[in-house]
Amino acid sequence: MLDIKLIKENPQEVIDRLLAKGKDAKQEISEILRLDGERRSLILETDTLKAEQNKVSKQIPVMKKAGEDTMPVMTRMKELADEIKNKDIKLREVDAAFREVMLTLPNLPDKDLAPGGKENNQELRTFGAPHVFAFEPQNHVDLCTNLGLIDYERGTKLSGSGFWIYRGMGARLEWALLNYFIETHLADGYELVMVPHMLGMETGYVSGQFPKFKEDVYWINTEEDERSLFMLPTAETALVSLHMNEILTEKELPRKYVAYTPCFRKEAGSHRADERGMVRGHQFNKVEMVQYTLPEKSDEAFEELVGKAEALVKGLGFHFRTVKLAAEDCSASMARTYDIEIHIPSMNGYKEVSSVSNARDYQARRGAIRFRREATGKPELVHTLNGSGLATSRILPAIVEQNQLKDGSVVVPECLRKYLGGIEVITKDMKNWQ
RNA sequence: GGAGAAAUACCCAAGUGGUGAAGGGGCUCCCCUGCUAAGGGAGUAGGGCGUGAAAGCGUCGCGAGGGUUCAAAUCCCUCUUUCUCCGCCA
Repeated sequence: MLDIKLIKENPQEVIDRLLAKGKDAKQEISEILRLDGERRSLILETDTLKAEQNKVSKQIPVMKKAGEDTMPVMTRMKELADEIKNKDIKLREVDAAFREVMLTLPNLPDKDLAPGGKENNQELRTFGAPHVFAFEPQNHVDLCTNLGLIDYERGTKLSGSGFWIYRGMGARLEWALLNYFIETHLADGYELVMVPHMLGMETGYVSGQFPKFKEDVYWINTEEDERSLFMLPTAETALVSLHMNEILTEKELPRKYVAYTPCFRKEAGSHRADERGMVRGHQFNKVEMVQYTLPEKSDEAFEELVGKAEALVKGLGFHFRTVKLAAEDCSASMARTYDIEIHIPSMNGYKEVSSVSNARDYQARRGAIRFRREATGKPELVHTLNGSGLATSRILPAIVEQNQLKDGSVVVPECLRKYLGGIEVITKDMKNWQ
């Protein structure tokens, strides 16, 4: 959510900056200003009436004690009560409408971002070079099937398209990745958190996925009276909501969290021919990093998160590039995002394995996540940041494709071997199912 | 899933319709004392919103949301959480 003060003081700046993000918010802004004005005048009116009500209310017992006639006062009080009730109803409506529009506005992009979409993304740095094969490389779907790492057919049998099953060495490799990531984060001082995989509605609003992506998650309860829960689309949703409606102390910032969860997404209509296999499914595994920081420290934290994600990919020995997203390519909640992309030979291109973002105070304002500034004693909004560290389901295809040998076996990245009992190469003989 | 009890500030806790939400502990400051302990005194209800240049003023806050009433911590309804008991269960 954006700061209403900024919108009031400088609506044109807000409109201009949102335009860089591809959002023409002229209409919303004028609607917000109108509703805000209406809201404030209603508050002023009701508060004035309530002040009178309170004042008179205190006199009533005094008058009664003195044996005075309270009838005339009572009549006035009844009027006041009715008037307050009506105005309160109106106020509630206006307030709800105001909030609704506010919630739909995306975050302002940082000023240094290139405007426009993907085509303006800027490559910041690369590491290593694309893998060159002395033979015709296979794609990860064939490799995983032949090696018995992934059971696509039975995944579909169990749950339909967009689901797969990790089996044998595949499951162990995926598990090894999770171990490698989590151990690294622990060494960096992050707290490991295991969160519920089903979340309440509010969490989606705090992280900014709702109202826009309400249709893109899986809902558990759809009946009106039941509290609706949804399957989390990313652990960010849970971790960012962890401290909603809290006032943290300045000392406990920054808070650094990491969580592993499966992520559930409908991904309706987004399947493409070049995204076979495990690149886009309805369920995938991800380790997510989240930080809560002081506002003045969030840039620093952002660089830390980017550095951590890069280090993980480096550790696996991959060629990757780090890309600074143009304003329009950043998601709605985020002020800035860097993607880390690795090369997947069969897709003849780069695929995102980590996306690191700074939401600044956008999510904090939606979730009333604050800290008490020691110097002033006043609460202020924190900054929230998140980054994948990393999405394992995208990494496994990259490993098998980049590390494949001519005979279709796959070399295990060195940093994972200790989790796999020292196995260095995954071969066909290790397949233990048909 | 069923029955009962509870939720008031940092902690404990009083408060069953009416003028500032008691009291205690803790904490902060001050006094006394050569120092410590003890003692004495004062302060300690946050946060949101509105208004204002500011000081301030107003309003809403007793788990949350509704309602009854001129007036609600107090009465009614719904929900959440915690505890006790029962049932079911990996």
